Amino acid sequence: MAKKTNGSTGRIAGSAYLILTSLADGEKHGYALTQDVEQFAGVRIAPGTLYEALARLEGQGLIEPVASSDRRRPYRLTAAGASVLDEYLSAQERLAVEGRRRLRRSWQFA
Amino acid sequence: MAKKTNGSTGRIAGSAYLILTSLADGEKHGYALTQDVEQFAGVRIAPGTLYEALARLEGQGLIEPVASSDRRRPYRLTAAGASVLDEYLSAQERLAVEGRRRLRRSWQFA
DNA sequence: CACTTTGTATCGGTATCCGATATAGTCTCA
DNA sequence: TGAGACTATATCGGATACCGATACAAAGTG
Repeated sequence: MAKKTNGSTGRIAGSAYLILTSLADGEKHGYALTQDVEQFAGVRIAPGTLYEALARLEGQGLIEPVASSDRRRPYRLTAAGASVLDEYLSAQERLAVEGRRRLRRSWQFA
Repeated sequence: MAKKTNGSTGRIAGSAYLILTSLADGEKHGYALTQDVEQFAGVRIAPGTLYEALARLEGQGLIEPVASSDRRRPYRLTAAGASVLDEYLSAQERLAVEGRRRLRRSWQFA
């Protein structure tokens, strides 16, 4: 898998939304989450980014911790989180359509 | 129009890509560009963000300045810029599809 | 028992973005 | 004609998000 950092122009969606997308599938702990994100998005979320983002998202009520016996700290998406993700996806879809339209019109892109 | 700042969770696509999308339509100067972005994305790019992003994008060869008589400083998208935008849109499209799939499966979202 | 993987956490530095502020030309209309 | 709004670029200080390195430790693998 290509080592694609989030830096420079390589910012794809903001780690927060990648995390929400990952958790939309079901609860996961941080480490499993980064692997999932690397799978479906091809992006490596650095540990610093990860745990800061998790704390932020929990503080915003978009995700919530799930009880665990071992050292893992799993999280699940809340209804509010799902709703925020939904709206974000809608915005991205509109943006992508508009971008495609413009690229086609002036640049003959597929 | 709703005042939607780019801050907190409101980060939509990264100003850079909004600018590239705006210029995909044709050359524009900075101010016109922010208006266009507000139109099609509903996002206000702050002046600080704008001119820094323009300088960055020009340094990366993704946009280039166009000659002008008045005080306006118009830019146009380069072929490299169009290509970067194209790849970005592809990534966003894939991500949106996957997000939708997950939201439907576990959250009965449309 | 050494080595790798799994797993969470923090730290310093950098990139990006924000809003305020500055400056000035142009347009409207009373 | 001149006050106010709009157009237009630019810079600055501060906030936030992200990065990579580092630390620590449990668990699996040879």
